[in-house]
Amino acid sequence: MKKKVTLKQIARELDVSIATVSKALRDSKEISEDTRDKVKAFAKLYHYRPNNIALSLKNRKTKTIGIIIPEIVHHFFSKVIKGIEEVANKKGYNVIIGLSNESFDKEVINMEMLANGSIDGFILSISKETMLQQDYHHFNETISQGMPIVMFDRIVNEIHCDKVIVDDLKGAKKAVIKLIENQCKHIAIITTKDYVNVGRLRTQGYIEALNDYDIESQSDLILKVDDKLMSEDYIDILEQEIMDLFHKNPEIDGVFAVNELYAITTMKVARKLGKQIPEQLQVIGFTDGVLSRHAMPSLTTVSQHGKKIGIVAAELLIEKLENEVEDEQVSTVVIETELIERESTK
Amino acid sequence: MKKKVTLKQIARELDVSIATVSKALRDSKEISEDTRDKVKAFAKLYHYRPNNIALSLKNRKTKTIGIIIPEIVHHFFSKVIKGIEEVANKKGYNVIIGLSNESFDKEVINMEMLANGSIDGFILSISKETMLQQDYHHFNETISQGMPIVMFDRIVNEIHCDKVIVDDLKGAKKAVIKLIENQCKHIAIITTKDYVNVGRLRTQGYIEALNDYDIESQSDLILKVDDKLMSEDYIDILEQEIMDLFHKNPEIDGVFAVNELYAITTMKVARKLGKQIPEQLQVIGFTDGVLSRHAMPSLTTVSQHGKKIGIVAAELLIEKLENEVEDEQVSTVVIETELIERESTK
DNA sequence: TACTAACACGAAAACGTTTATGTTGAGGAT
DNA sequence: ATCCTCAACATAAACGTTTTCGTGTTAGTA
Repeated sequence: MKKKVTLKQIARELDVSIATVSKALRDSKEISEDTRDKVKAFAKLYHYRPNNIALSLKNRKTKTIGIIIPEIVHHFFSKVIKGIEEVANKKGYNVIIGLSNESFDKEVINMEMLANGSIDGFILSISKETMLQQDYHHFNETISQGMPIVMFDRIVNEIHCDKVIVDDLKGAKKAVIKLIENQCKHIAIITTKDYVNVGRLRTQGYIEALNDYDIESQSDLILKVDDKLMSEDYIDILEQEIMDLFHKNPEIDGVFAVNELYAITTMKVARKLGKQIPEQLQVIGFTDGVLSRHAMPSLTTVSQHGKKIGIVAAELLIEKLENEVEDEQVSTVVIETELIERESTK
Repeated sequence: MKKKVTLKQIARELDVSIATVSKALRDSKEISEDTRDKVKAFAKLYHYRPNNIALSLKNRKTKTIGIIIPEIVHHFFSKVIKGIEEVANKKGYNVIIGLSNESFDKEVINMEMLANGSIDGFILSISKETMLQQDYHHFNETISQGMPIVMFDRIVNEIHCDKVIVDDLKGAKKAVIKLIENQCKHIAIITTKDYVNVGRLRTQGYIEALNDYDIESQSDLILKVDDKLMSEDYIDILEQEIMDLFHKNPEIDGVFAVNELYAITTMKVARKLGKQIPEQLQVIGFTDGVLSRHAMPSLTTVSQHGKKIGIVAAELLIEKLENEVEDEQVSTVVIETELIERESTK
């Protein structure tokens, strides 16, 4: 087991100083061609690679991006990571991941763990608990220490940082308009409680779309599911609630669901009730994941372009990192959604 | 913007030496209670946190684990990551991720990038291209430099390192036996080309199960899909191949697919052909992802326990890291699969 | 001959820690 | 008065780099 070779060892072997070795390897013209070649040959032979940690310490930058997300087993988030990773890698950055598991405490701990020199900046999406508690001190502290943050998807407006979001409202509106134009007369929405930002915005888009077409929104067509309890029989409860919705409102002929799972479950319930999709019931979901693509019938959905979000977020962050401009300027980029039509609509 | 405070600054402010500050914070009894309190108060006030990079350099360990996987937008891999992260976090480790995108070159580059001091050890699953090229020099080099590696799922036996695998053969066998005992008389398998380890093993399990029940395996019931081309119309091609399989062998009444996607696609084709599931055709997949759970009908599947794999892998690695025992002992842990019965079988 | 310039290299500082090894002064023992 | 001990702190080395600032040698110039 040959340990990693360092400048010092090379220097000792070749009987020159550490400085000379370093300069030779970096092609400094201060060093004679002779010595340069000798050093390089030796370095190559022993697979010398500069120690990253030492470099980080010296340069006061780690070339590493920290990502904090609530959950990784999740199509949208992993798409975002993929986007981030792609950009980061291209620019010579590494990506280090912390999971909050939707917990405030874990979010804080993870951020503190990474903020102590391990990374140059954060890309993150806020946990539900944090949204609920509205305690944002950890973000402000990080920023005030000069470490840039880029928030995506689940953001909080009060924080002064770059943001990348989806046009949730507009996306939802597009979906509902599609249903309206497809002759749906009684459109329901399956959404989350209002404290979830995206749920609220999408619900708003739903209402606006109806209003635009002079349809009055009925509160009994709006099902707000509590997604706090992520219990085992969560799906069963969800299914039951949707079942109730249909029983109470048998006239429903269109459903807009604010995520894939709600949409799929809606289709499952519809099938149990013997409703044909899309003939008797049309369904549109949000988030274009595997479920939508491979469901039967495949699901018409509002795609969020997760990877694009990751790409933009990474670009924003790296831009901030590389140009040490003291501009406290922040920007919010909105990634347009796209309606992907499949078999669950006419 | 107040920059991060260091020992040096505290020392200067309090007019003591850096060493005194360091010792005071670490509760060294060498320092008078008086000074200790003063230092601690000051440190607390200014949110002093030791710089991770400096510590890493000093201790020659980073408390960070490197993960290299072929793809992150993938249920199985993200489950594994979740498991790793859980253990790592509990033991004070961070997790840094590199994606190979199934490419040999990216795998090598990523490993080199991380091996230069950024991490203490690797947990990885090999890219398809690497399996194909059978060039494993980067693994051997890493190991010979004293950096431990734990491989999971897609492993290569020649490498001397800890491994965590799934009992692919046995899992497949269990599935096929289930089909046999459910009275299927003509069982097909949809698998990958043989160079994919797991595909080969699962195929072998299929054959062994049949043999155990004195059924001769027919080559025309074994569909080996080429999954190299990940093109846009990949799914269409897959669908066509499965369609052909059914056309040529209309007697098929059971299908074992080596992954979720193949299984779902099989069900889609079956539906197009008007076959009732599970009455006329029973289907079992491998890998318990969202697709299996939420498909209609939901899919009976062989669960790989991805998270468990991650947990075990992380435990093995950290064990190696913390106990600097020079035991070149390596172990291979097999995680048992589990057959999860759902609606696609009787 | 004396001065200068170019060349090729070394010494040292710096990044932020921890820790082994001094150093100093006070107090107690002889 | 001398020696020793101990408390309480400082110094310095080390981790592995990069880079600034010397410094000695050689060759060229006036």
